[in-house]
Amino acid sequence: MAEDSAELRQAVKVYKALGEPTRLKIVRLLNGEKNLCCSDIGSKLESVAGSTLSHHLKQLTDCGLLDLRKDGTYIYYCVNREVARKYAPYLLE
Amino acid sequence: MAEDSAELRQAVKVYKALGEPTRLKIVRLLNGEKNLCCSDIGSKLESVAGSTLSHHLKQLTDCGLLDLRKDGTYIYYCVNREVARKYAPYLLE
DNA sequence: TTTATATTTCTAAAAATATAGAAATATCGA
DNA sequence: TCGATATTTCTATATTTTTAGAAATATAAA
Repeated sequence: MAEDSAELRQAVKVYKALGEPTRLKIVRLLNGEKNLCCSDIGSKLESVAGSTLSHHLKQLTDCGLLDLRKDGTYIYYCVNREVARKYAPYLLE
Repeated sequence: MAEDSAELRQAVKVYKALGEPTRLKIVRLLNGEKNLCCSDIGSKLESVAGSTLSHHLKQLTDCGLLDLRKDGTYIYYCVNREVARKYAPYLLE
C-alpha cells in the first residue's frame, strides 16, 4: 500500500462510507441494478427520508464509490467500478 | 455477493472498523511488521491512551480482521489474511 | 406562469463513537 | 508473596454521525 496520505484518506472515507448498513445496501442495489435515481433507491429501502438518503448518497459520491449522471430533475447513480475494485472488490461480487 | 445477512453484518463491521484513521494505521502496521503487541503498536502511533488502543484492537479483532495470540502478559496481533483478502485486499498491498 | 416532482440544504435532536483517566485483572520475575 | 508491567474494563465526557422535518432550489410539464 502506498504511503500517500491522500490515498490513505480516501481509503478511510471509502471504508467509513461502507461501514453503515444503509449505505452498503445502496451499493449492493447499484451493483445489481444500474442507473437508479435517488427516489428509486429510496423506494427499495425501508423508510428512509429523502434528506437522509441524500446525505448517504453524498458520502458515497464524495469518496468516489458512486458516480452520478444528471438527467433533468433526476440524478442517476452507478458504482465506480475502479474505486470499488481497488478498495472493496467484495462489493462487485 | 451473498444475500446472507450474517455476512453482510460482518462486512459492515469490517468496513466500520477500517473507516477510522487510527485503526487503518494499525492494520497497515501489522501488514508490514507481524506480531506486534498492544504496547508495541501504541509506541508506533502518536499519543493514544492504552485504554483507547484496547478499544480499537477489540473492534479489529471482533470483526475478524485481526487475530491474536497470547503469550504471558503480552498479546500479539496479526492480520487475518483471509478476511482482509475477502473484504479489503487493498490492505495487503 | 403555475404546478408537480426530484433533490439538496438548513436546522436541530437523538444516537453512536472516540477518547482517556482510574480502577481492575492477569502474568511474570524477584 | 510482592512489585512491575501489559492489558482490559469502568466511567464519563467530547465529538461525530445519523436522522428527518421544513424550507430552498431545480427542472419539467401543463
